[in-house]
Amino acid sequence: MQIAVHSNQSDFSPRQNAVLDSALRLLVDGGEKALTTAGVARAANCSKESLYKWFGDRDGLLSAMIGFQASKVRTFEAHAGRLDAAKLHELLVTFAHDLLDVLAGDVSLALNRLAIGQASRDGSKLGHMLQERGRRQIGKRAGALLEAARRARLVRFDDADEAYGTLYGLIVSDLHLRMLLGEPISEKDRNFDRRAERAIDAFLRLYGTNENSAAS
Amino acid sequence: MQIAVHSNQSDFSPRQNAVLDSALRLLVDGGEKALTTAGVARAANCSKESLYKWFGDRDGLLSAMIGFQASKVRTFEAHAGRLDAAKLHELLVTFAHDLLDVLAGDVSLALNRLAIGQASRDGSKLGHMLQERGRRQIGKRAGALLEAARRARLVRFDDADEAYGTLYGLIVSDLHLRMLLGEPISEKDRNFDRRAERAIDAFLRLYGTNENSAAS
DNA sequence: CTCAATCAGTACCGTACGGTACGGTTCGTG
DNA sequence: CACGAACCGTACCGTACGGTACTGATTGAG
Repeated sequence: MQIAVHSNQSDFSPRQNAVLDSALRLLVDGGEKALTTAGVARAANCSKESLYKWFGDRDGLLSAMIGFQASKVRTFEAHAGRLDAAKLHELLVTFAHDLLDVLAGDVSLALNRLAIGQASRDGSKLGHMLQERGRRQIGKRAGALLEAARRARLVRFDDADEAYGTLYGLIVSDLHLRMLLGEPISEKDRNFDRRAERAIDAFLRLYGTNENSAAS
Repeated sequence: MQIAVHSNQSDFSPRQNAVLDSALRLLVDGGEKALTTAGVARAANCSKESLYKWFGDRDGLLSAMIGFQASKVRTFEAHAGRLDAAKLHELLVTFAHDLLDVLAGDVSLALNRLAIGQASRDGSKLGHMLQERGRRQIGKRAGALLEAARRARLVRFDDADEAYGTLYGLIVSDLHLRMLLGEPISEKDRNFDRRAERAIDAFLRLYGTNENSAAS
């Protein structure tokens, strides 16, 4: 794994970041219902008045939480060296594993639940933010990798977005939704190593140009 | 398409079903926030007292709404006749299209949002119900079809659940989540015919035994 | 007709939350 | 020290919601 590049520095003071951290913790533990302004103030040892001064209102706090969390998710540099089939396979598996780790994270699940819960009333502002700062970033990483693989004649596709969509579906399937619904996830589904391997094998069988890269 | 088999008769009187219909309408239009007991009573021309007598409390109403909606979703009989490659392809495409239609439905999206929003506090009772009555039913249909295809030597797989997971991922990818988040869906993504075709082609390339069934 | 049951409509209660105002404390600066 | 800004803790206000109680109208059985 490479080092974080886009530090995505958050727009808030350290004190405010600490408050946002407490708020995220509260959200993860108790869901949206537990995320009251009084609760955040108590958990963060700050006053409600400061909350409103810093974040405007409750929605501003929610937006700030998403922005803050996004600033902590590291985005990775595309591989720089020469790509061969084995290296591509390895990078794709790493990507798949990272993606699953992110989606399965406590905070990610809580924020997605929050944004989905508000999707009907706020014009999807939070959902849009989550998509833009979350999936889009990780999608750019995958897109760059796929594009490099295509230039190296290791994969073939017409539409990069469609190829990425297939890759995403093979990796995640309905696991993300099941986790969002709170379903208990079986041990087998929790085995991200195997899941990533299977998904990438299938993806390369579909899009790979070098058949031996798909050793079933 | 075949005719509904499991009528899944709802456990409520016609009057109560009408109330549940109003409640669903309210939920679809305004999200969970708009689904107040007073609002339901007003929309359905019934009294709050009756609501509480019939459904116990607000959670009971939510559960009843999910059960009521599930009772309206038709589940289909597995194909009875002899399967060949072309027929399998057709049935799979139909399945994919039906799945996408269900997931993209107003009521389905609203109920999924509701269950996800409550996943943190109610021990996923609603989410579990949704999974059990929704995905599980449609999954059984796909499972039966895949099993029949395997017996006919048209596809090969070890783990039926895994094969279904792959099929689901290829069909849906992250479209469901994007819809739940309220993202505007592009015209291309809304083209379920093409999407279903592509997914089934890919699935048969991965699992099919007869290579000519995958005419790219 | 009479009685009992059901239900719509409404008023009501307790509570919890978003948002605001205020007193007291800390801390940096001249 | 003196002053002021930032801020914590808390009290407060208006509102909205879940849930309950009451009243009057309708209906169906004996």
